[in-house]
Amino acid sequence: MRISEAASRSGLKIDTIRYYEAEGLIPNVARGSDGQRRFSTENVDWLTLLYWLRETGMPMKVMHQFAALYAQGDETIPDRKEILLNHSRLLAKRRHDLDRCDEILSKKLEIYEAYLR
Amino acid sequence: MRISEAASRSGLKIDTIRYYEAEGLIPNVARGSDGQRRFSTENVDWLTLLYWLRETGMPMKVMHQFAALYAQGDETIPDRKEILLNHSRLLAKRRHDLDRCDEILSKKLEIYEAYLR
DNA sequence: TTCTTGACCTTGAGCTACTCGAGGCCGGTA
DNA sequence: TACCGGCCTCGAGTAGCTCAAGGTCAAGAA
Repeated sequence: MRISEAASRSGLKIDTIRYYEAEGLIPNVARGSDGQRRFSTENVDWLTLLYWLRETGMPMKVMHQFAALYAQGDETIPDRKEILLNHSRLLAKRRHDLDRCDEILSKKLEIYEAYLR
Repeated sequence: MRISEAASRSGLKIDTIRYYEAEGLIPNVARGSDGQRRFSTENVDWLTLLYWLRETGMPMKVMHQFAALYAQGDETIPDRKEILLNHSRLLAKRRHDLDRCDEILSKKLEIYEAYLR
């Protein structure tokens, strides 16, 4: 498929996909005889994973490491597993932050209510 | 108190506080006779709120609106309430994103496990 | 008293991770 | 044949900090 479909399936924007490719985060993007990118379903699965990792706060440095491991093949799976487990810890921290912010918001909203009453 | 204490209490970095002040996000920051900033507890409460809003993804544009309303005084409380309620909706969306990412991670980790077994 | 240290100051440059605009190619349609 | 939409590259622009350079000042050590 072409880039626009890859974008709508993965969640990434077209520009971001091109940027990621230029950064070396996406291995093996084929080109048609017209010079346009063609994305395999494996490409799209990878992009989707990148989208969610980034969206939930994985730093670009780690994305680069992760992509480099992915490009090296299956023998790097233990390392990649480690990265995903770390990210999962980050998710827990983010969830905690959301809870904390929720608390602060409700306190603030209570104060507003008291004022408005 | 001085900037370093305001930083450690609010969560913001020193540089970020100065940047926010320059941007007009922090009203009424006093200065001592030495020219250094002095933060009141109200200042610090405000900074703490800004920290959490930003940390959980409120865009700077909205922060600017929110700060402008705050600077205008109590009659803007209904507007500020609206902004905080909107943000609270954003938090829900983020939480949903975290859940989705968790799902994807566990699927991925399962695949890794299957490979490693 | 002089020296050093540390916290603060301003200004301006640099950085990250995109995001957008300009200008161009190509295949399909009216 | 003229246009249109989707793709391309390259380079500049943006958001939100972040840091480096160079300076002031107060307090404590030598």
